[in-house]
Amino acid sequence: MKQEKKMKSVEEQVALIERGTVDLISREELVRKLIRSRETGKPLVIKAGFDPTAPDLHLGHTVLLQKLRHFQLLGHQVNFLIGDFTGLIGDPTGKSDTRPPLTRQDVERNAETYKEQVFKILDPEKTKVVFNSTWLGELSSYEMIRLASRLTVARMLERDDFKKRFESNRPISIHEFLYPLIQGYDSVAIESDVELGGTDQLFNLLMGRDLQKAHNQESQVVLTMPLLEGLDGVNKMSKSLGNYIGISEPADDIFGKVLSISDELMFRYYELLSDLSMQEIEQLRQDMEAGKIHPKAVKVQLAKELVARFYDQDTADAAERNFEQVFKKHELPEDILEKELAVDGEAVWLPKLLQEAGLVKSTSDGRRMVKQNAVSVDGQKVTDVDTDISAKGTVLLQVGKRRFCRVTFT
RNA sequence: GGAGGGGUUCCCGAGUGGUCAAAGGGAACAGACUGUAAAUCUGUCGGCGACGCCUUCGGAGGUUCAAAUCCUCCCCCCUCCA
Repeated sequence: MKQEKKMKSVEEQVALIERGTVDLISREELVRKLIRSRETGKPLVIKAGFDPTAPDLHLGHTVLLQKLRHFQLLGHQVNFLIGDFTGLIGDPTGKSDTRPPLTRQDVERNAETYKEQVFKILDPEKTKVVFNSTWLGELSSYEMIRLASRLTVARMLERDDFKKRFESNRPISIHEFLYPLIQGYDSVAIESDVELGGTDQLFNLLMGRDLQKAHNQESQVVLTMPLLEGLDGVNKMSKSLGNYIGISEPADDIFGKVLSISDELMFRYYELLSDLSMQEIEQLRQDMEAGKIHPKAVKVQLAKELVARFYDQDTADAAERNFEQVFKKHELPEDILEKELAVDGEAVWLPKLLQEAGLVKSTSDGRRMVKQNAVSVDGQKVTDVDTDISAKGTVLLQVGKRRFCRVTFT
C-alpha cells in the first residue's frame, strides 16, 4: 500500500499535498524538490513546530498532522519540532496570564504526551522529534544579534498583525520581533525543505525562507493549513473556547460531538480531516443534495472514521450503537458512570443528591434542573423540588439528555 | 517624567448613595421542535432545604441608617505628551 503511494507521479503527489491548503509557496519549488527527492531517493525534510505547553491535542491540530501524514505517505521525513526554547525561558508577553517558565522535566513530560497522541496519526518510523532548545540554547548573544541584523524593521512591519498595531499606535514589544526570527532560525538549523503551519503562521514561515537564504541554504517551501472551525462553526477550534474535540476524549464523546456540528461545517471537516478522496467527498455531497442519502448518515460516517482513527473500528461501531440507543431510542448508554455514596439518614434531598453525584454544580443548580423538567430518577421524571430519595440500594439519575449517573448507597 | 481614561457576576457591557444578586447582548444549560444539524420559541443563568438569609462589583480601610456607586491609600491595565 505504502509502496504504491511512493510510486506516485509527482503530479499526484502535489495534488495530495495541495489538498486543503491555503498557501503554497511556491508550487514550482515544491515540484522541483519532489523531483529531486525522487531521483536521489532522499526524502524531504518536513518541519512543523509545536508549542510545548499544550500537549492536549484536538482535531484542530490534526489538520496539520494529517498533512504531515500525507508527506509521510509519500515517503518523506517529518521533523516534529517542539518549541521548548521559549517555554524554558517563559514567554514574557504577559498579555493574558504570566506563564511560569517550564522546567526540563515539564518539557520532557509534555513531549511524551505529544508522542502518545501524535502517533495515532503519524508514522513513528518517519517522524523525528526535535527540540529547538538544542541549538537555540547554544546561540550566543553575539550570534543572536547577528541573526537580527539580517532583517529590517520595515520587513517586520509587513506582518499584518504588527502593521495594524503599529498604525493604531498600539504597543509592540521588542521580543515579539524575536519570535519570528527564532522560528526562522529553526528552519536553518534543521535544513528543512518544507515547513507547515496554520495560516496565522504564514509570516513566521516566510521568515524561515529569508533566513535560510541568508545562510546560503535553499529556501524551504511554505505551506499553510486553514484553522479548523470549532464546534460552534465560527471561532477557530481551541481549548480555551471550549469548542473542541480532543483526540484523547472517550469515543462516545468524539462521536457525539462530531454529530453535533452543523451540516455546513461537516464538509469542511471532511476535507480537512477525512482520508476520503476529494472525489468521494464530492460524491457524498451530491448524493446528499439529491436526497439519496440523509445528512445525518453522512455525518455518522465522518464520526465513525474519526473515532476509528483514534481508537479502532470496533470502538467506532460501538460508539454509533450507543449513540442511537441513547438519543434515538432514548435508552440508556452502555457505560454509565457508577458512584458510591455514603449518606446520613434514610433519605437524601434530590438536588443534594444530584450535586453529590456530580451531575450539577450546586443544589441551586439542581433545583433549577428539577424545575426545568430535566431530571429523572430511575427513568421517572421528577418535577417537585422537595423530593427526597430513599437512601437504599441503587438509583439511576439523569439530568438533561446526556448526563447519567448510577448511585449506590453504602 | 507629565496629563488623562479604566478595572462590574463566564465574556462584552450598563449602572454614579437606597427600588442592585446588579439592565442589555453573547456564551452556556434546560424544555419544545428535530437528524443531540441549522433556524426558531420558552425558561434558567452566585450560594444556601430557600417567598427569607449569606457572599459578590481590582485590593485594604473609612464616611453613612444604607455603598458597585462618596472619601483615603494601594495594585493592575490602557491612551496621549515627553
